[in-house]
Amino acid sequence: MASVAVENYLKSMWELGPADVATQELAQHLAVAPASATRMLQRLSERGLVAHTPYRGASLTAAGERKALSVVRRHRLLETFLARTLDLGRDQLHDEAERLEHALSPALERAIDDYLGNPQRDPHGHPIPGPQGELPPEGDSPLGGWPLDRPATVSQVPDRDAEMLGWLESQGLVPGRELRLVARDPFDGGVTVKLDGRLLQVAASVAEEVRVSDGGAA
Amino acid sequence: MASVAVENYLKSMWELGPADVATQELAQHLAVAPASATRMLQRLSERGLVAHTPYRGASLTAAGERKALSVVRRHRLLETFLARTLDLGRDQLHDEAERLEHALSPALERAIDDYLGNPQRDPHGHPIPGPQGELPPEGDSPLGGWPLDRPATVSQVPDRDAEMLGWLESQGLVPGRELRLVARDPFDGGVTVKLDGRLLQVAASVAEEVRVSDGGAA
DNA sequence: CGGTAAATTTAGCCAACACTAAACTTTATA
DNA sequence: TATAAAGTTTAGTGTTGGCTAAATTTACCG
Repeated sequence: MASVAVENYLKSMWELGPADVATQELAQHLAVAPASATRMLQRLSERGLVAHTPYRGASLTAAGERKALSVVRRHRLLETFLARTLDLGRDQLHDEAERLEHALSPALERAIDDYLGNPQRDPHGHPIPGPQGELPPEGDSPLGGWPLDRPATVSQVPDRDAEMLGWLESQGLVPGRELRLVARDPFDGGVTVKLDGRLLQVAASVAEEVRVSDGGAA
Repeated sequence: MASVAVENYLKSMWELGPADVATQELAQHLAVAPASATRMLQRLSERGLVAHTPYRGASLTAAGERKALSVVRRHRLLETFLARTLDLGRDQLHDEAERLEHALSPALERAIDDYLGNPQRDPHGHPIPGPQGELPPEGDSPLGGWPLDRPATVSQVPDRDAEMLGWLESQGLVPGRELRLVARDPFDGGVTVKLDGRLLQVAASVAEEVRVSDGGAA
């Protein structure tokens, strides 16, 4: 029913939400002109998928969020499926899933979910929404904000930035890896972590995107 | 580069070719109005992908055929991949591949091809074009035209008609199965075949779509 | 508080693709 | 061979979704 463009707008809204999203932010995220985003927000508003207050921003309605989560679910199932079957690098998964997610029928979505054994997390550690959009509670927090010296397990890494992801991968900073924070730069929020007995300097921008949780697992 | 619509037109042209395809036939195959097909043929003609003689029909140029074969390759690789990993019914494969084929990147196409070990045939027995569009020689013929009593092996079954495919499947008439023609209806071309010691009546329309070859395999 | 910069929206345009109705070819038939 | 039927193309429309340029609103700063 929803076009590729509509699905992408909804997904971006969800990723940037849940607070009101500025037109410009949305436009930038989708690499379109702000005017294009405004027009789409108006259309989505008519269809009851977003609440748009002119000059103020927009947010997803319940109906819009449901559709957005359906896209996210397909995306993350596809990433997991591709990672399981073909072994693509974690950094290729995102782009491929980005294209395929809009062409996944409900039947195939179910078949993939069954094949994978109803996974809760994708290869980046992101939670996979259930068939009705249910999201498991998170319980993790950004690496940048973690207390010093408290053991942590990497639970999530970003998926959009292939370059950052490649670096994380090469440093062994992947979901499941255990580490400890040994120092924090008081100015820019960068941190130094110890993993595998090795010290590693992590830039602030990276430390914000990587999420960790206590000891065992996510 | 090519839109979903363009890819579908080219694929249909290839499936209906290689002789000149009538506008109406093309339109019917794609479930669009004849006028829509005319407009698209004009656009494709401008782009050098088809040769269109007004009121006479159109055929693929070499460039058009290359692109069409690329779509066919992606379609058949996807069918094979889905059949191998998830086990969907042979009759679901076509529709799913139909949607996904337009979203398959060259990198993923290659990854799937490697994973499958560079297969030559899809689950329906159709040959899979190579990366440059090379098609292996066929060497099989319609079941309807096969001589009586000569042992044959099913090499190809149709993929578009889910109903017919379901019936074929239920009767064990699948690629690889061996059979013999025991009778031919002189009027409509229907045939009776013997497979697994069982006699089976095959309608003319079906006998035209199923292809067979000599003894061993395709 | 006024004025300007930044953000947003409106206006107007374009391309792709679909449609129907009308015009025009080609083909077949009387 | 004239004429009707069948097939094809042209003409005119609509929707989606992108763009730029201009107008408008909001926010901030002196």
